[in-house]
Amino acid sequence: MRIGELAEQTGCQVETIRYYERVGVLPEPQRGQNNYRYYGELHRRRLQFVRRCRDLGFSLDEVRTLLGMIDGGSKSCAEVEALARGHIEEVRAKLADLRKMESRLGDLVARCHGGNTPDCSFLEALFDSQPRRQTTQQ
Amino acid sequence: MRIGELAEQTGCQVETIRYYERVGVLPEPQRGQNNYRYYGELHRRRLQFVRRCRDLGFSLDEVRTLLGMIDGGSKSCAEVEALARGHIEEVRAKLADLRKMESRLGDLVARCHGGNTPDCSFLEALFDSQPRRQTTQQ
DNA sequence: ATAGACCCTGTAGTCGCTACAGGGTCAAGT
DNA sequence: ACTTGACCCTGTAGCGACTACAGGGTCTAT
Repeated sequence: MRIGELAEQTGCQVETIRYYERVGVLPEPQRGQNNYRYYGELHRRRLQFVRRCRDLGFSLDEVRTLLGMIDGGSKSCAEVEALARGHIEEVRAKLADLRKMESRLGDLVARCHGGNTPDCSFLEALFDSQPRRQTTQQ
Repeated sequence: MRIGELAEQTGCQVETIRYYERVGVLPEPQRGQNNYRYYGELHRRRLQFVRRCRDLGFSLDEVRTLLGMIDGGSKSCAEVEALARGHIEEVRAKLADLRKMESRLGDLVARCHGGNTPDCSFLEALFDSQPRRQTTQQ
């Protein structure tokens, strides 16, 4: 199949497929006399693997490592598991960061009185380092 | 104060400060005869505001908008609140994505038997589109 | 013969920094 | 007076993972 069909089947953009080839996560396919790329089932499976890894948040570098394990024959479960567990830790760290953001943002927005007044406690809270100021203390 | 001191006081790198100036979230400071940048309190407060916004996940574009509201006098609470609420929605969407990732990753890693065997159900699950295969059905 | 859909390469843009290279300035010490 | 070292300057290129062209070639149908 040509690149357009592969793109359609995998939900990936044509440019992305060419990009993946360039950075070495997809092998170079056969070319026709017209210089078009022609792909087979193996390419489709591999691209889908890459997409799934990406959806799980793995970096292309990690994907390359996973593919290397597969191709190199050394796809020992233990190695893969270690990589995956490391990745889960990163995801959890990001989750923790985002949760903090969300709660802080929630606090700040809760202060909004919603009016059209020219002062805004949201902005003030971000400007002043110490939460209570002179005017507040009075 | 010079850029190095400002950097130290705000926990921001020198290059980042110059970058913020270039992209228009920090105003150009006065220059000395030596062409050094010299900053005052207002700069420090503004930079700190930018940093806090960034820590809350606002993009530099959103920060520019917030600063525009402040400077333009139209810092009506309602506008700011709308921007902030929109941002919270983005954060929540990212949180939902990451939670899905985490749970999916957890499921996949749970299948790992931890051994050093050359087959790995983690990888197989990512390769095969349909969760149950011939071998599994038997 | 031509229109339109597809394909090709190569390059530049995105975001938010970060990291140089290659130079200037300034204060302290010798 | 000279040197050392810390600081400052500009300008450019790099990161990751794409995305978006420009400027061309190819194929199929009419």
